[in-house]
Amino acid sequence: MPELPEVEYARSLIQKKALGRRIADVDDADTWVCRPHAPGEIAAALTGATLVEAHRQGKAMWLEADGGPPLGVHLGMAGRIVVDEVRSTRGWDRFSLRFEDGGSMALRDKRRLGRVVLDPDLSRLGPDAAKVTRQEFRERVGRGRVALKARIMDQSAIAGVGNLLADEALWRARLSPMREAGSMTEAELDDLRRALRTATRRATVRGGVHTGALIPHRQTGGRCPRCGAALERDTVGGRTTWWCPVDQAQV
DNA sequence: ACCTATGTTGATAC
DNA sequence: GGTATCAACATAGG
Repeated sequence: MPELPEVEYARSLIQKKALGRRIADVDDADTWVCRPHAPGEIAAALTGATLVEAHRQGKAMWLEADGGPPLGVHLGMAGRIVVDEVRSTRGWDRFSLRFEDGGSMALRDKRRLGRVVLDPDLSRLGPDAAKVTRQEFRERVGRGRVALKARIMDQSAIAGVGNLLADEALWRARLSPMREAGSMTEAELDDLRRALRTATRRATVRGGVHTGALIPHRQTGGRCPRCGAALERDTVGGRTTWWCPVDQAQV
């Protein structure tokens, strides 16, 4: 689930329900999710503090605390944020805060690929895919010999695009995922940026990348919802990729 | 039972 | 430096 729209949902949930509540206790015992911190380190830094702001850039979140360092939270491949829910009986709450009022916030993540870290390093993160300017997008995406899809999923180029959103946006822009990034014209780059913004905004409003127009058809026997051609499947940039060989013909 | 697949990212090798 | 591959985790499905 977690691509930009899901992370934005998590961020707004935290903003609505967790800000302003004083932290009474922290469970940071999962040394894999909280690496490189030792157990108790995050607890020592945040106990007694209050979350005052929830930020996001791409898929990275960080929570500002008064009386403590910022707390970086990444949902990984299967993580989500829950606030004031009963503790997972399956042990999937990998990190949690208990508030003074008795409530809680947790990173619930069965895959355990999420991360929680103090003072997160965001220096290698590109501009947010929903906010990147036209000029920045042209410069950062339209270069190199790598496949276009790999480029837009490169978080240091632009931040927030995952496997599903990439397929959806490329389909909307009618561009081949295998196209060499550096071969793109400015007009094509501008189209792609617009498709990406549209797909991202729609998914955010409608509740996740799964609500995309192409996504439900990414399966054996799936057909292009626009022209009806059989979708093709292959690995591009190391990820399973579905596209319409007619609408998104390689140039 | 065994194999493959899965929304992410980071370390490593060329 | 840019790019490709594999591994980290845990589960679901054929």
